[in-house]
Amino acid sequence: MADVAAIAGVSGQTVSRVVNGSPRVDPATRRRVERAMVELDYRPHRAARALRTGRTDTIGLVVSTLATVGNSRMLQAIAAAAAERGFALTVVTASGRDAVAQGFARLHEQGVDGAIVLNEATALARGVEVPRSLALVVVDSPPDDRYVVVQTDHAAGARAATAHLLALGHAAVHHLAGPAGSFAAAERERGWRDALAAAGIAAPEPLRGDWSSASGHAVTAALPADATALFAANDQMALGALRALADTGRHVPGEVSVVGFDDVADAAQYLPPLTTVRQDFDALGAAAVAALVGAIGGGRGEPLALTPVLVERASTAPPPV
Amino acid sequence: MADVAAIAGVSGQTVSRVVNGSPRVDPATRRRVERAMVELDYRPHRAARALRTGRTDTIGLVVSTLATVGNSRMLQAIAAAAAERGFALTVVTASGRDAVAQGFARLHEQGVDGAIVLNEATALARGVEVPRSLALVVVDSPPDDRYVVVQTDHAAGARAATAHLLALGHAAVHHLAGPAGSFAAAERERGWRDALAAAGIAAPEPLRGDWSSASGHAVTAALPADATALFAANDQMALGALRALADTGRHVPGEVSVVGFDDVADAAQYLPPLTTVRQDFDALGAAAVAALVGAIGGGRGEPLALTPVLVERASTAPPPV
DNA sequence: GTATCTGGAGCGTCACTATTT
DNA sequence: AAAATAGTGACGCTCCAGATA
Repeated sequence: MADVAAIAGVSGQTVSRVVNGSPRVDPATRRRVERAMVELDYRPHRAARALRTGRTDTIGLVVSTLATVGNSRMLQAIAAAAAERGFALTVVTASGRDAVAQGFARLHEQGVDGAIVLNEATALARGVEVPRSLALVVVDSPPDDRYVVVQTDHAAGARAATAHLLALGHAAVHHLAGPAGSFAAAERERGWRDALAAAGIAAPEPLRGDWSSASGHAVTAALPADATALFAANDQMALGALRALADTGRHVPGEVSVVGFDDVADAAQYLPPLTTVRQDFDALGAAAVAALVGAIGGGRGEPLALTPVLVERASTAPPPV
Repeated sequence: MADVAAIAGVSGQTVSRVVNGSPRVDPATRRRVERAMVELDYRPHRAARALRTGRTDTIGLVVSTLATVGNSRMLQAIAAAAAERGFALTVVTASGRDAVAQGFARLHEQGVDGAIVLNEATALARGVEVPRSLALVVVDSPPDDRYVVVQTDHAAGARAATAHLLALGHAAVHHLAGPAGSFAAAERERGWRDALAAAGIAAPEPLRGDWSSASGHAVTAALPADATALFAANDQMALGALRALADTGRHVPGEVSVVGFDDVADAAQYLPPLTTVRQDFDALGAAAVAALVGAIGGGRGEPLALTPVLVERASTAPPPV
């Protein structure tokens, strides 16, 4: 910066003003400074700025795993949204117990201005201390006044999926649920139960996987032989379920209908192409970043719930007669 | 830090030594300082340290897209390896032309110590200026003395896949290649050609997708009706190919055998479960981080090529008689 | 002399105050 | 009087040289 100031014939202070877009700079001076910056390929030093201002223009992302396609998609959306707003994105994977707390510690130490947490609502609620100095947005969480929540309306999506199957004439809809600790899994299960209850149908015992396609395959072995409709809590488990049904010679959708959740890119290529509930990951990621930037700026941060949409493909049909 | 020093009754300098694990500290003093740190919940201020030392203990990752499962897996592996070594990880997605250069600029400005680049070899080679002050590791690239290369031996994997199909008795093996700009795609295509040449078989014109399952589906429509074996450059395109074959009523593996590449987690759940070439993403990510840390430390950084392994599942069989 | 510790300077930036036009 | 610019110090840390036991 000193070099730029010297070349432009101004003080470092004026360079700082130009860099930060202060209005109190003479246009001619500004041009001169800008030319000098280009000439020297000057880049502001973020660490120095951070030391001085206390802000790093960096946001952190805490994610349990990137093994699920949904989390990857969220990361992608958040990275894009953060870049657009001039924020760097630091990623911390927090797997295992106490990991969220560790992830926070790591981010806090690194001095991020705020953090977005994916899918860790349960762990958070269970006594992880939320650093007060850190702006926080949690994606998919029960409401909590310690942070802003941005989410998909999982229950609504699950109701839509279940209602679709019931409308096709299925007498019962089984559920392949997500893992016990997950808020999204709980909400999707709730929506399924609600839709069945609204139709006066008793909910059968749900199968329970861990989001992975392998778990979907393993667990679907326990699906009753007379089941005609299965709603899986995500697309990957639905993929495993499709294979399990093929293993036992049950045709989809002729004998069993299957619905997923997420509308992952590959879902349209499954055999058969999967009817599923589409989450708008890009909008969700953008909303999470927007809410976080708002919270960093001292505002409240806008909470949001996006309603997902059912996408009908070839894995659902009326039950066999 | 000043507070810690005051409580422990030492100078700030001594606190610094304790934090940085200097051996020249009396054990009793160290204990005293550590107690004070705990008491005050002291965290070193990374920005201040970075300003002073010129190092940020942060590495950057430049990735074109996280839409492919392979890239997501690499990110996951790199994040874990970086965390283990005490480095923060900043992710930049660089899509489109000039994006890699932009990504570098962004990372450089943010002051990362080094960067890992995924899948951008072609763009890099095409005149992106590599900042000299930045340690650099590129995953999957032709050799280049501007950076360290860590890679899978794609050609060897492709040879193994093709040889497997030939050994089953197929008279020809078609190829569903990756996009034109990709080094990995080119290497896999080369391995396929080499294996065919070694068997004295002329290579048919390859189909060409963009890594996505949708492209695999679209492009496989052009597969000749008499084809009995297809080697796809990644698992997701193989998934699309499986559906395209099902569309036209060709049984896999009875009429057509299909091999993929990557051994993504879902590949074992495809219909049928996919024979594929397994990349060890975790080892590759760990090697990339190790090489980068070496390069940051002033060393040369160890280049590496991992040989992938064929995993036989149910999508390959002898050709129909 | 060796082991341990202290004091002071300065990294690049920006908020504040002072000065000039 | 208002607009534009300059000078100064401090953010928290670590390096260097020197002091103390």
